[in-house]
Amino acid sequence: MKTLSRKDEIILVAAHLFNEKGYKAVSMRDIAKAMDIKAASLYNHISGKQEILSEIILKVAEEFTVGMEKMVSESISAIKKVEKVIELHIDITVNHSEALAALNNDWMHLESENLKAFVQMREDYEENFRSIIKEGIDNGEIKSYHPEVILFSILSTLRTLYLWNQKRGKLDVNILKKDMVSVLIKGIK
Amino acid sequence: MKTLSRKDEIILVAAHLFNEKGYKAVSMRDIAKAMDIKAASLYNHISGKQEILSEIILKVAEEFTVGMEKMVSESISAIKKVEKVIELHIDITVNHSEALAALNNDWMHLESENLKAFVQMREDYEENFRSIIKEGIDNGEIKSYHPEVILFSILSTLRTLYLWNQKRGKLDVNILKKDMVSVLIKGIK
DNA sequence: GTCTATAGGATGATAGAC
DNA sequence: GTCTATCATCCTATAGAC
Repeated sequence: MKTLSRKDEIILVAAHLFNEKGYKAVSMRDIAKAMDIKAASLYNHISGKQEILSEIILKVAEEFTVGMEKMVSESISAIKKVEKVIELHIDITVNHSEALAALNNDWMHLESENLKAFVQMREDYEENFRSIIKEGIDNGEIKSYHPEVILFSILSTLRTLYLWNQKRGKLDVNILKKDMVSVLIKGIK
Repeated sequence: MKTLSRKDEIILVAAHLFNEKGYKAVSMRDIAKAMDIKAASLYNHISGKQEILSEIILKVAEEFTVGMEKMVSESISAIKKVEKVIELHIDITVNHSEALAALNNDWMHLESENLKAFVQMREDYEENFRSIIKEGIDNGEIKSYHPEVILFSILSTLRTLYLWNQKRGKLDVNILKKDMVSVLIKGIK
């Protein structure tokens, strides 16, 4: 049972509020009020609003990057890799649902170096996933539709999983993984 | 060739800016500057920022509602209805790409009656789609996975289609429809 | 670590001249 | 239909007391 630092507490509360209204619609006063302190007190723990946003977004972005890089080097089939990508998204969604709202909707409010780092990570991630799909098509594991359509279709489902997770409440992770993998890979017909 | 009213012009310019930075990050001064006038002049054509947002969002929301209601009464198979839902989303995405960004990301900034109307339309839409999927499962057209997983998987892909459309530029609508229908219905394996 | 006070600027919106 | 001028409020962030 670890104790949260004051900074971590701020980030947690902020992520919750950003999830509800978006980064720009949440003021430092809102965050402070939710912690029962005054806005000025926040600055004793963080440098500013921007730092809060970048901590929220870049922390999860790195989890995706690490998870993906661990996977690409494994010697398993392309379909198996796709399954692992799906599971990676489900695991991160269950643990960081609110941070994913900021990552999806507020990344454009990151500034300079933070923005650059995020965009780079997202591009690398998509490129890795694209390679997996192309590899699968080349060796006949995956149907030869336009790879971009497959990439987009799966990724957009996984990226908005946090919305569904919030709406329906916590659901059994293992059942979700099984059905989601089936629907996305084998289709519904 | 119809001429845009000044109000329509404001809505078009605003939708473009909301698409880039989000409703809360765009000021009336930003919108005015993009039209080469002063912010105060906007109020001769619209009642305020809220009216701009509701015009953008509710107009497309109604297109979805009308399209869906036309469909549910048709006597065609459930799979055929799913195909038509996919085509409906693709058509609206191609024509109102920027408005869809606001609909997806800024609907929570709608106020009172506008917010109520939107939430109601979205709930009805999802419920109609859910019924189509359940009908398909019941009569054996659709595999019997959890209907909610199927609903979410297809809908989240369709709802974020505007992002992909913007990234890749205008693509041939008919090719997109064909491949998208295949991937979402028949799967990739 | 939290407070009060406040700087310095942006924001949505209105009044009234042209 | 657009302008200038302005109001009242909100915003992020800092200074300095306790």
